[in-house]
Amino acid sequence: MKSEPDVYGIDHLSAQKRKTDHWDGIRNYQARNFIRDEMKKGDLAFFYHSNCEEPAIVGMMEIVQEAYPDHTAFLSSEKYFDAKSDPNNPRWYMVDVRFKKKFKIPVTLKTLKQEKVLAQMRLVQRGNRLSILPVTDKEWKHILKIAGEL
DNA sequence: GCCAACGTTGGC
DNA sequence: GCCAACGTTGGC
Repeated sequence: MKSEPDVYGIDHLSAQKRKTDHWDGIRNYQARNFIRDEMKKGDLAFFYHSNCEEPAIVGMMEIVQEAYPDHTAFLSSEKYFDAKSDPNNPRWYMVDVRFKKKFKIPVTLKTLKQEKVLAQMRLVQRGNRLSILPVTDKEWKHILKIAGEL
């Protein structure tokens, strides 16, 4: 799951009450489908810092609440307001995540790209802008190993 | 339903 | 700050 550290980084999440927050602002259908259809309570996810000096996977978190309507889409005062999302037929969803761990050594995009095992990851593929991406078990373990967490 | 124009993302 | 790669929009 990607986020810009200047806007909302992993330290923001860990500073939340109970280290938990909702992951709002997803306004892309593919990303929404992952959120809504694939994420289950208890699943783990990587926290990725994007659009910054050193893009990297910086830690991990847990899905603690499965998809429910993203209410920020309903409020015209919100940055991610979407007039086409009707409260009676919501278009956008979010999950709640709880901070689990911040890696001592972030796994940089540069490193990820050098790993043959990870070449198939959508995250490392050129021009990928999706903010929610699947990770296979194999990739997950490999990344944890690089992070020195396994 | 095509596709040009436009806006956004995000690495560099 | 640049720009390639996408996704979305809207005229036709």
